[in-house]
Amino acid sequence: MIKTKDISAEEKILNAAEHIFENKGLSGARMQEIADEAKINKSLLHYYYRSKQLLFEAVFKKAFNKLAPQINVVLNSDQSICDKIINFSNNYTSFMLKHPYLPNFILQELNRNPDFVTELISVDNFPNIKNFKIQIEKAISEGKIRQIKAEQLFINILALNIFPFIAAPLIKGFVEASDKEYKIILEKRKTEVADFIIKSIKL
Amino acid sequence: MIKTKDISAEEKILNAAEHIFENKGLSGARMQEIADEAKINKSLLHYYYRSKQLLFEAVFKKAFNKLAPQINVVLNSDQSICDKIINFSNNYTSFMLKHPYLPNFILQELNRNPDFVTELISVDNFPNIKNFKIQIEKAISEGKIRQIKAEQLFINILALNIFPFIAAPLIKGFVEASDKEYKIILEKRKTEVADFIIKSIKL
DNA sequence: GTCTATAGCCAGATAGAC
DNA sequence: GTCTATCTGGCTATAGAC
Repeated sequence: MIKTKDISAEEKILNAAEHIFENKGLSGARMQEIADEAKINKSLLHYYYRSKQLLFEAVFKKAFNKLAPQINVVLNSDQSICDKIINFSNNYTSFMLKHPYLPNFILQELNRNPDFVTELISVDNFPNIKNFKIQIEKAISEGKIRQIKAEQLFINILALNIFPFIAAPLIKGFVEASDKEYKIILEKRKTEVADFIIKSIKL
Repeated sequence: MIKTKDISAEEKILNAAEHIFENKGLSGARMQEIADEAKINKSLLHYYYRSKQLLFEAVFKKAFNKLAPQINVVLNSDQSICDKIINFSNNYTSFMLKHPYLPNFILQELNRNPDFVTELISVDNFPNIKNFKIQIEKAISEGKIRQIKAEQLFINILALNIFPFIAAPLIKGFVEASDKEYKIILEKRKTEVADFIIKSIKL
């Protein structure tokens, strides 16, 4: 039996806070607004999370823990390079269509407070390029792909997949696309991006 | 005779506001902080710009007017496709190394308030993909580049060039690069990115 | 144009009853 | 655990002297 109405107050708060913080950021969010969204009394926010800052950190960590596994597919799974590129481009776009504000939220707050990264690095599963680098260097020496630095390829993979979500409002303006048309463009990118990358690195 | 000390109060305010807003966003910025940075009395901010909102809009428009010409090099100059890609990748990165917070600032505030784009579109020189689309379709039919949608190529060009700046703190963590090392990676991208794109679209 | 002083508001946080 | 009421501080904005 699934009791959706039985989620705890603590959880309701976290979900509401997620929504509000992702849209408005730390400084733009209001505790009252989060309470309203969670349909809960404002003082309960403080009862469960002590302060706005701590509530925010809980939200941020939860968001980051959603994103990290996606990145780790590229960096730490045992698929071939091509499969990684194909799967990541497909899966990440699907994932993002469900959580469009997530990358923007994370990048925004990290830019505001870069020391946050230092804390994150110590956490388990923080994505690290080491294994990917070994894989790329091996593929190059075996003549599977052209010469390219692992860091540059990795940045390219992230950029091509993530940027269209972060820059959505601006790109929509440039290409004169409605929300619906832009969504179609994003859908096409599920295969388009992998194709674009592979065409560039194959020999 | 250049009198750098002679810039008006109005200008001093705008420069300071630019700095603070780009770092902290609209809601995170404090009028007092801007006044301190401009070394000017806080009430002068209101004297010259009436309200925080209007000061912010002045800053935002100034920032956008710095960025738009860069984009228009890709969309509306009469260079060849290859030259556009090569020059943009080179120039944009140079430009961004001087204004690293600019794209993040613009995208952040547009995501918070997407209606802002509607206002911007009516302004002169708002980048539009129309001419670029014609150029790409011509190049394809002439057999100069492979089949690709202009929108997708355009998004890719922007993504590869802009994303590394927006996501700097995160990528630095993933690839374990210091500020200095990351700057070297970005410098290399001036040629690396154009190369990556051209390899993908050439026949 | 530039300053000081302060109005007026609103947000985060807490006290304390139930 | 949940509520109401309230404190406290900080912020935008303005009034008014110079």
